[in-house]
Amino acid sequence: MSTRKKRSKKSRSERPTLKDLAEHLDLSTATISLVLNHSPVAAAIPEETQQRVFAAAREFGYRPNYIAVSLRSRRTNSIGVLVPEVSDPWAAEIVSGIESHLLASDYTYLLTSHRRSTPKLLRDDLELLTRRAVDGMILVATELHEPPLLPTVVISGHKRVKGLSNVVIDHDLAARLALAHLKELGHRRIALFRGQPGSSDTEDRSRAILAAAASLKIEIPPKLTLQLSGEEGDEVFAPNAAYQEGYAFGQKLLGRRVDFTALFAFDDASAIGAIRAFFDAGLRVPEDVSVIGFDDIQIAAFHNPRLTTVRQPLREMGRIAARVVLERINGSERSDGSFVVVEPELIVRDSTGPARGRESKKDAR
Amino acid sequence: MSTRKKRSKKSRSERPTLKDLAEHLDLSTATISLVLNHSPVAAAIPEETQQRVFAAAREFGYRPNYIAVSLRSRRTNSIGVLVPEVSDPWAAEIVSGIESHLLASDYTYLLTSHRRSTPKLLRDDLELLTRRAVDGMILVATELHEPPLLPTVVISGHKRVKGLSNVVIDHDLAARLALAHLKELGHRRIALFRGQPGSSDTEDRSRAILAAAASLKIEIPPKLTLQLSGEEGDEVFAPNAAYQEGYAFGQKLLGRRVDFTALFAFDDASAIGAIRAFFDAGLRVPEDVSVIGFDDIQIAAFHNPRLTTVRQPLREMGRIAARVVLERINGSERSDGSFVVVEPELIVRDSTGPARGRESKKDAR
DNA sequence: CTCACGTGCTAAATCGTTTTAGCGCATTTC
DNA sequence: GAAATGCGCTAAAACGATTTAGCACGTGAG
Repeated sequence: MSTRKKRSKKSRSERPTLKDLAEHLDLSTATISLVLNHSPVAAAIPEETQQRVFAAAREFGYRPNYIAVSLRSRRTNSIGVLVPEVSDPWAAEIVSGIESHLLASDYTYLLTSHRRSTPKLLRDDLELLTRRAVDGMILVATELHEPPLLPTVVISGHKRVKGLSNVVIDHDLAARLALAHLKELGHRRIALFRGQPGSSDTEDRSRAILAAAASLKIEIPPKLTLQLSGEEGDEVFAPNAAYQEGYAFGQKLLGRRVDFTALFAFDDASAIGAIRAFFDAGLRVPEDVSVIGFDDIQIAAFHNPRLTTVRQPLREMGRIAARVVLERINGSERSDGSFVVVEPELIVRDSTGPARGRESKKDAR
Repeated sequence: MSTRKKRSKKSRSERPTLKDLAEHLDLSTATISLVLNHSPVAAAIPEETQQRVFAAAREFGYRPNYIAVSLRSRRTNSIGVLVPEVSDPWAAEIVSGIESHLLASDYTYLLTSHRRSTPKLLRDDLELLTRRAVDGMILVATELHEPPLLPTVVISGHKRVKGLSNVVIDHDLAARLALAHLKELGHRRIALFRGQPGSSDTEDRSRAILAAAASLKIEIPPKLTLQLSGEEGDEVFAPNAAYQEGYAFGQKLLGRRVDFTALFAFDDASAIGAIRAFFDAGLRVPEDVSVIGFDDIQIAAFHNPRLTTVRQPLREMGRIAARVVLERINGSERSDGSFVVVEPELIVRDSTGPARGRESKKDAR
């Protein structure tokens, strides 16, 4: 019985509290807290006492209770992160970037996926994070229509909303890079996948692409423009359906029986799905159809054919968003409502090639 | 000035507290808390008062402060989730499964990646989560060597540690399925990628595969067995290096100049990387080499060639782990130290085919 | 008339910190 | 000798909820 460790009263393996230390050292909790936090007030406390405090804290393995600290300080050192779907490789890379910056800054994050649900459910997600008392939020490819209550950064949003910081790619440059590349290869009639209606990149990117096409005199006819999952129109977003969707729309595109020599997909996932659909229809990529993606997710360099794509620095964008949201939380108010624009980069690999001679595509099988 | 909303004192948009409600209703905070939480004690409180309380709560948009509740109740309704790397598609699918169950149960989760760091740093990760006062933990492919302090579930661990629940695949069945398939196709000399030394699946899976090979009379010679990143030996884990590693080891395998007709990769990512290495060396898959993966991550069905693989129900495993950890937290103590074994499934696609005739591989280019 | 019980609440402790105001004593300053 | 200053600390009030013990009043029973 008496062979028990010290602190006989609370025999269970509960972590020691300030009060425990205080009793043991015969000091008040105030003193200990002051010393441990290196408060300026503690300057008046003699070195010897301070050492006693530190020694006891070490001996007892004292760790301040995070919840109590949060209650007092009204900060949780946590950020809410909302993505369309965690298992989407595109989102996962952004999250990885967010994570690396946050953890290095002693913040944690709560992750939730809205699965591209209705605006109403989106509000529930925000509400959830707010209730959990996050200090700020990062929204990935998610539109917000009113000013946020907390410091918030949107990655790949496009609406200018008051009080919202943004991290976006330069869509105009991206469009020009991709289309100039295709034009140089001789492509003139190009099919286009627009993004899902719920995805906030959709509008900006499409607009930029059509503008660039016009200025480069490249045709992107409406009959060759498909809106991913827009036309089927149901709201349920099966997790990880990105490739599947590209596949379905690749088939749909072929079904239109309108000639094209290249496809500018909305992202790498839909590009890869479409390539599979083309293969299954007996078409070769890039010999019969060139395909260019967007994002440069990890698989792009290993797919077969290796995917030509417009690279977004996803991890970097995540890191930037994390940095900005922390800046806003910690008072450098300047970044309010700012736009950080990152540069895309054209990565030419094997899924694009010279346009085949005219009129040989239909039933190349 | 007087046109301000009600609650004139705290003019800022702070959320109302119980005290605010109490003042407004001229009741004590105790009463309101009792009513709002449908405490049995509140049975004595007349219907009319209760209605007043509910009405006021609704009108003020009252939400209990999560931090305060947590401090009092000593629960945070949050789970710590530790994965090797968020952006690994394999981990991301598991996380997606975990998430769907947790959010549906009104729990949130803190996600951290250990990036396959040293055991020492792993302790830091656990320490971080513990400090953040999670109610339980889910460890993905991460070995724990001592009994955990909190309810903990490991996915794809293999050590039997007291107090730890486990969700694992039936490795023996998995090995038999894969090797029987290869044998049927005529493969007799098979190369093998073992997992990274830090990955807890490595040992069990290798053992199962060698056992199955022996019983099926298939040769897996040491010269054809490579341990991913084990031999290079550095500890730093570049985010998302999974494909890259498969590529490097695919090259390494070819460099050994030992004949083989099939590769059993450690996972789909390393399979895809190796396929690319084979292509780059002028080999065709499956005509020259068959490749079988493990996991069935989303890309597997869309890769070219479509990947034959041993499917793990990743999302399901995540959901199970979440369910088990919540059960343990909420007192159904039975699941302590349990093993949940899930079944693998062989998915035959296009990356495996009949073994080519003997002695034609070397420099098939 | 006294006691018991039911009704409708509330006071106060508690969770574990942080932080401000200030106490009691000793020493220095003029 | 009085006033000021410095030293080394602490009391106590927050932060915002939950929960136990019990108060005050009214009614009915014996």
